Amino acid sequence: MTVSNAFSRPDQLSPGLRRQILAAADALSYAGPDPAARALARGATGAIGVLLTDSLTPAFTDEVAAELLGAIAAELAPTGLALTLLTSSGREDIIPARDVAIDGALVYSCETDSPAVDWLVRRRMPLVFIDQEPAAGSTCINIDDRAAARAVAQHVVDLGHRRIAIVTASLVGPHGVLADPAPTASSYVARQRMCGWLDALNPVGAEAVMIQQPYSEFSAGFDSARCVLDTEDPVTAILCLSDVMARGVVEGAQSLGLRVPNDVSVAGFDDSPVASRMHPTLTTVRQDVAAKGRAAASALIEAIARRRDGSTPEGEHVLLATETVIRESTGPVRHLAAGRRSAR
Amino acid sequence: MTVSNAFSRPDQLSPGLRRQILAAADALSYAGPDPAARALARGATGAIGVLLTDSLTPAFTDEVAAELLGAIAAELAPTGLALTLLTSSGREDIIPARDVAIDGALVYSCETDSPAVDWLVRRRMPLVFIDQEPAAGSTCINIDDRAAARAVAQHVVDLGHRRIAIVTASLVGPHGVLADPAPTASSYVARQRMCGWLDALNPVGAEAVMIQQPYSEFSAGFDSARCVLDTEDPVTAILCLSDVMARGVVEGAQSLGLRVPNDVSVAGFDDSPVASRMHPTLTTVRQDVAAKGRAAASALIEAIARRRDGSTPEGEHVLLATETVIRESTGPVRHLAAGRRSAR
DNA sequence: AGGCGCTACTATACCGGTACAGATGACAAG
DNA sequence: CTTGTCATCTGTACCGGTATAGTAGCGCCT
Repeated sequence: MTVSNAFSRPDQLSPGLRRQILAAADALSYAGPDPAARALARGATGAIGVLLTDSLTPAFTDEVAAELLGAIAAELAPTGLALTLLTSSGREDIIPARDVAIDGALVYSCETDSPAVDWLVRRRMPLVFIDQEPAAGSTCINIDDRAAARAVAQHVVDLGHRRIAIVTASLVGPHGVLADPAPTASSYVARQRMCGWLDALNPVGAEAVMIQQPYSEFSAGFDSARCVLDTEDPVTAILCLSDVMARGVVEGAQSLGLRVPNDVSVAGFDDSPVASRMHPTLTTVRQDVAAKGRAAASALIEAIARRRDGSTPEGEHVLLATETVIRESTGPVRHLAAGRRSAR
Repeated sequence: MTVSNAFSRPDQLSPGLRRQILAAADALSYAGPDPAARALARGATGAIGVLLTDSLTPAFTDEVAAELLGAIAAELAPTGLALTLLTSSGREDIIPARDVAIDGALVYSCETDSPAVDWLVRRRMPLVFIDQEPAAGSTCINIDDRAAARAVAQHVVDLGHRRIAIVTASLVGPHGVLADPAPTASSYVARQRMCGWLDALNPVGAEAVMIQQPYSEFSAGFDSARCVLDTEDPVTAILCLSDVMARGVVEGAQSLGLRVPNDVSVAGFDDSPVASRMHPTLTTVRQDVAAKGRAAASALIEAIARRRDGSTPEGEHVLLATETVIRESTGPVRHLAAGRRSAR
């Protein structure tokens, strides 16, 4: 016990004895308390988890996810908590969400019914959900995806567009052009945004061409654009689930010899760095991803602290602000000049 | 014990009893073995650490680091090991490298004498060093930074350049233009590359203007370029520690009204995505960062397995291949036209 | 002198599992 | 009927710490 105190609670013994113990430890090359044993005895591990549904690679590749994780890490730094990346994939017999010791977890943009989420819930650990369907009793950090999508779609509608493609992504479910534009995406955020876009299109009777891709990536946008633009009856505007898909759409359109926004307007979502880097600059919905990360991290830290004091684990639903950012990629609808269909 | 077996070793009991136990556990809402207790009893945690010296944010922001981490994560996925991000910063009393339970760790691009590294070493856990000074007995994954730097510098020398700036980065040590071009950077990689560049410049008597910045980032390159180009006697080529700094250098030069490579040649390092994305495309040194990550991860996995069997922890030094990639940003030296100094 | 409060140190009882050896019982072989 | 073997199940002893409630020693006040 005195050794334990020497390492973990210096105020509990005299400096002399402490020095003596530390010296002896050094001589025996004892590296200090074993973290696993300490975690068991104290009931705290010093690490919090982040659950990301599929492979971890997109967490680093995708600019939006990277910014979120960076902000979380920054918020965590002063607390000394480490960040453990959990995946739901992997083997049957090893499920990080069930088997790794953590004090709490952030759940980011997972399928709602993911087994990994179930495990975390079953473990009754403090959780904060980011971009997930808000459930009663749990702490959730979201933006008003539906209203934000409605606003950017309204901007496009106001420019006169009446035949509009919507490019979304969902790991499961049908892919390609959807016959029925009902929102069926597997992620809550994607469903909400689809609802929002339709909220603006439906009242004016604008036609929605819904394309669903498995992943939200450049090539998905590129292919989608070629699919809805290289026809007898092309759309005049395209709304995208993400900026990176929007960039794909823009380049796909350009590859057909079309100009953005003269021939087709394009809007993205998130206002990631790529939105202002590309040419033309992208009309999109700005959300403060870093603030979202900070809010989630601090909510989790607080929940863990509350858990320690044994207070009530009251859930809170936070909705962060968004803003429609109008840049160069959207413009007024232009009726087709005769013969333009020579493209491609 | 039987309960433990029911959860962890199904082959040790009859399916009937197992079902019964699992049902009872469910009724009592028992979520399965406590990971902390299991870690203590088994001596394995199911997580491995990655030590990144400073704040975690650059790990996500920097494209090279992100690619490395992504590759590590991908290599780890099939093993079911989680990835815990460790920082050396934080508080005095909580040091993740000492306090978080992990089975082994990767050390990436840290200051050699970082206390966090010391803690990991003291804990005698399996370690793999990436881009660190190779030490006997430890496993290290590196590229031949010195030879690679020499090669790209030789390319620039062969183009006729004789007055060349070197833009490097080091958290500690003097910043700005260094009077003495001796390599003093705090990171092993930076020191090696500086040696390599000088290896090519010195034999032909080329003059090196060494600029050291605290961080390897865009603005560092931008400022450095303006510093060595906006003078009576500008350099004709600039070698950079990283591609992102090189991009800063290019834009810094352009902001002075100079053209790359006509007025000044620029070379980077790493061949990160930005190198081929920028205009002009960047001459640089290609290294396969993903392969480096995979090699490190698999070496660590193997080391952990060996540790379990009690075999010898033999260290191995891996050197991965590099290749000089010549693109648009370097060109033959051009002697100044009279009156060009009107720039800026 | 006795009681009190304080600091410095220590004994005990867990934390929640797992490894391993042992116990039990059924069934086949001798 | 005894003995051996095997599949199941269980008892015991850790894993390496920490919280908590002590105990000892000592100066101080009445």
